[in-house]
Amino acid sequence: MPEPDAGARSPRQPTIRDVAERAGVSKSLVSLVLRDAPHVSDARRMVVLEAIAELGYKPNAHARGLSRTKSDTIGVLLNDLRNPWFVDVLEALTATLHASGLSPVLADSYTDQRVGRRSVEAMLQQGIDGLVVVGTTPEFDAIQAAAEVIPVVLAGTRDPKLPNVDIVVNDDAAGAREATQHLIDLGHTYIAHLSGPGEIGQLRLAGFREAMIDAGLDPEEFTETGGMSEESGYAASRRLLTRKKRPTAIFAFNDIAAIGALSAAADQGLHVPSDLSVVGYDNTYLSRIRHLSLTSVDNGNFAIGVQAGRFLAERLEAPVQLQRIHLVPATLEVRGSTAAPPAGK
Amino acid sequence: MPEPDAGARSPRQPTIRDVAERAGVSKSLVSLVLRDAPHVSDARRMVVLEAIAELGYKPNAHARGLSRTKSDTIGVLLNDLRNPWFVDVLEALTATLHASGLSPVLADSYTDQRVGRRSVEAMLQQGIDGLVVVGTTPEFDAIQAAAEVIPVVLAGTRDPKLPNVDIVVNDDAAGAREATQHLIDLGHTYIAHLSGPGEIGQLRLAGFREAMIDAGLDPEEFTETGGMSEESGYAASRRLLTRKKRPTAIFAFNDIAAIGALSAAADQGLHVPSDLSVVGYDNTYLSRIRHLSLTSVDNGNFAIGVQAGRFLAERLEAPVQLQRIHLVPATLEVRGSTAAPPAGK
DNA sequence: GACGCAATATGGAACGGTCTAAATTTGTCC
DNA sequence: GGACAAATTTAGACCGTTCCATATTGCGTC
Repeated sequence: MPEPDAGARSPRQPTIRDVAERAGVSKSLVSLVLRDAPHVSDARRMVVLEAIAELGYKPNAHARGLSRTKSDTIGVLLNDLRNPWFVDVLEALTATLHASGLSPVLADSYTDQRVGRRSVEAMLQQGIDGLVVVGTTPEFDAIQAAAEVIPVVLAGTRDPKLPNVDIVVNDDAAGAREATQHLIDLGHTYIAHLSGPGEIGQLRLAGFREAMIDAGLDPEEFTETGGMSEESGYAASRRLLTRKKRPTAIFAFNDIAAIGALSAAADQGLHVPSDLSVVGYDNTYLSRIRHLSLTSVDNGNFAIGVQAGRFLAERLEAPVQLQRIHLVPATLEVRGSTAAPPAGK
Repeated sequence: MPEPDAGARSPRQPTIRDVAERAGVSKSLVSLVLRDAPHVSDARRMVVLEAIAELGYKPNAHARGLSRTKSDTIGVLLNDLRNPWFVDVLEALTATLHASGLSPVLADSYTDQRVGRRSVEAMLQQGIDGLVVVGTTPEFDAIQAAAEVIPVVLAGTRDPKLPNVDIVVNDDAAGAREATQHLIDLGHTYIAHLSGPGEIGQLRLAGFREAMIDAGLDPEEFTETGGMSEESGYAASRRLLTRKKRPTAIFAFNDIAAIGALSAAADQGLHVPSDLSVVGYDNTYLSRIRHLSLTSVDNGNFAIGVQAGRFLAERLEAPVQLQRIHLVPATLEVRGSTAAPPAGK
């Protein structure tokens, strides 16, 4: 006995049963059509599809998620939304997942943490079939816990080192080497590096060292501990540029830090690139801003996203696998912030 | 009869029934404890909580979502992840929602569209209780459809004009007026405006006009149609700056376009701010980059996020309400890109 | 025309919670 | 000490799908 609707309440979403009734078939058949299973006659399929359209039926994800084991849903843990780096990765990842019939579910770990929300846990409860971690994250424990239940892939970070978690990163050592070599080739000999955190930071530092040593230069003299922020890049550069013997080039951990270096240079009245060359890393759209025009190492974000999606799809097929590490080549994007050192230096 | 586990398969997540059995109570009681309902004796509650901890029980969101009408989940439709504008809004929004016991579910409309995924629809199927649209979006139809079923709030956009959808924006006209007035106060008389799209663009243009007319200046002379991208800001500025009579100040639709203006100025050998003043809008972290140091209108993103969260929470309480529009005050953030016009101009 | 097999279609039991109504326990008052 | 009300606890229906086991149908054969 239907009650009179109070106000403008919508009369409840149609369910699979409504569709079945309308089409004059069983709900099982409707279900089969929805999942476009084989063994359904074209005639019936037609009728059902029509009923679906007429009723405006939309499947209920919860119900589906409850009875199926899988949800075809992949959690994507984003970290610093302020770092534009992840956008390309996300785009490629989304496309790749979509091609495998998977839907990404986004979570912003940084913001969530600030409000005390456990993003990974929430996603797990929601029944994600897999997890992609994009960028450095602090939630090691949660990720480890997740990895025991579902496939996990790390994109652009190497850090929670876990036995059965795939890693997709760019070749940080090679990228750093190339950036440093570029400066060396320009004629620089006083080359500084603003190092960054984590294993990624170590690798970039290693690449820098390698190139310097190969060129017979001292890699230690101008290495400063930087960070991931503009602020820290600024501070570190300031320290470097106020020394009596100062570098003619700075290779920063990432674009943001490099931008801090640009500011520090401006403060000291140094012109980029004639007085000081600056190289960043990540090739974010920041580096492409004409006014900054930052030479930067492109870490192949798009390729990273694609491969991360592939790894995940593969793991969903065959869960038990050893850890795999995929290195995406890094390429240097030369822009206006690098040039030969000032004469006489 | 439990089968021997093939491989390292986890033995199925414990359910509410397992907890009940372990605690020696009914599953209903467990459910009550989970929702910390009143009328549960402390003794029982204790026992249940213990069992939950011992078993490592995690509630299944699908099952819950299926039987409850509400999901306490709010869809957040983000648009251009490349525009850092939305980050602050998201942060405030997340915090506010969280305080009301609601969880945000993120979707990236831009990326989703590129891969042909219907973000709003997906969220609806997932059972969101409400939707917040952050920033301009193209999915008008989908939003309209959503608004017929659940509360919808627009943050930072006015565009799908719908009868029962709340809007939270900054006072664009006032902000534009203030920015323009700042330039007038500095002594500029040749002031250009790079206008932007949508109603927001119209309002900022209107504010600009108002201030100009009040000051007895011609608002039309240097108004160019810009856009939301660096590219379009660059192009429009270039057109302006290559005229024989050129402006001494540019007020751009947003920070990104303003950065394009900076580049155009550099191309023409104009120094900012001594030859040309530039003002942006949005006060994104880009404007704060020392190297850019862009004077910009702060549109109170945080406040926008907070109010959007409130509106939504209110609508969840009392669904039938007329549309409300909340204006957040805009404040000018003066930085290094504005100064008095060159003497003799 | 009956028979057997494949191709289709259907009933009904899960899935893991919530929630209502009813049962049970506890407590209070005379 | 018993009646009655209040406070707890519980049984069991139900939410909308999936999917397994069982019908039912359609056809080619003999």
